Amino acid sequence: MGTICGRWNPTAEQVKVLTDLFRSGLRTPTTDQIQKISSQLSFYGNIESKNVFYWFQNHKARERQKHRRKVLVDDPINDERIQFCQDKNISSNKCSPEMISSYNEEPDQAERVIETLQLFPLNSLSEYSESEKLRFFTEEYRENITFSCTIGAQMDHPTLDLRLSFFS
Amino acid sequence: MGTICGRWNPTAEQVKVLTDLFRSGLRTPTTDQIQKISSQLSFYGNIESKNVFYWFQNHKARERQKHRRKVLVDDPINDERIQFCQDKNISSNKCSPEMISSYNEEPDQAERVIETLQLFPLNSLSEYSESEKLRFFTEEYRENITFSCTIGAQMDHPTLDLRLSFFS
DNA sequence: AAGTTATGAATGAATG
DNA sequence: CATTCATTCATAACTT
Repeated sequence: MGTICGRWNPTAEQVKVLTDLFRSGLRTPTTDQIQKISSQLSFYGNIESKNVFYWFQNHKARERQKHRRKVLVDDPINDERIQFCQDKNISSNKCSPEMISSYNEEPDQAERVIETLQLFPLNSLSEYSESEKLRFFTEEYRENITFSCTIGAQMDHPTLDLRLSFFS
Repeated sequence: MGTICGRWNPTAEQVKVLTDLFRSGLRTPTTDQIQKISSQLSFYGNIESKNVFYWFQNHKARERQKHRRKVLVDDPINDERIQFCQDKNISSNKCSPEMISSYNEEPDQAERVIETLQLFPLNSLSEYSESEKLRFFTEEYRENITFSCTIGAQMDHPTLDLRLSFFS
């Protein structure tokens, strides 16, 4: 990792902690939380509070985007489409099973979980057994936060004429 | 389920339609436009909404990139302005409007072009009422989220506007 | 088969 | 919170 500090490049550990926090239900951390998170994550590398702020903003927004864009590809013309693709060139359809499985991102139904956790899950420390870190986490973040999160979203797939969008 | 490849590889027909849409002036389709485009293009092959989204993002960005480099070479007068943008690390929004418009290779009116594109073989002529559009719009945001948060520890500080503290 | 290019995908950083 | 822009990473496709 070069010292090209044009923009923040989170380390794997930082991403892991942030992701854990997000998965735990944290969405819009307060200034106070942001500073604490940033302070702790600075152990793993350079980081500023605004990075944490932006990270949550982006992650939340993109989860919503993904949700909104989640689609379909499950329509009646699907079979016909496949036939069509095979008739044409489509050497591009070299799909490997592992690739398919790798596309399974977060199970969306897992968002319905009700979870109790600490602000900093202990498994974030799995690779770092330094007593100092442990003390940090256990002391500074003793406040137990219980998130009960139920997300229900509706997806829809209307087949609309594109022109409607153009004229509006 | 449809086969999902490691990475979307658009068919020639898909690229043609996307390019035509781009050339007709479409730059940043809205979410519902993306949905419709993706839905239509699924006739030609596997495709997801995010593919359409990324395609337009990339195509626009790379056209701009190309043009910016060109301007940088061909028109030394603009060097100062571009240099200014890069020095201040600000987006091109901050620059003069004529500069932004000069980024577009396509004539300006192309952005507002209203055109009936007979690009799709099927279902292209289905009409939808305004009420259906409205229903779709409202459903799109019918994201029922129940979020119950219990914080064991008490907040010490009032919640401040993060942006104010970060960017001052 | 290695190296290069084109481009899909991702994400940090904004702006309003 | 939405949307957008910029850079960058990753890799399919192409070139040699």
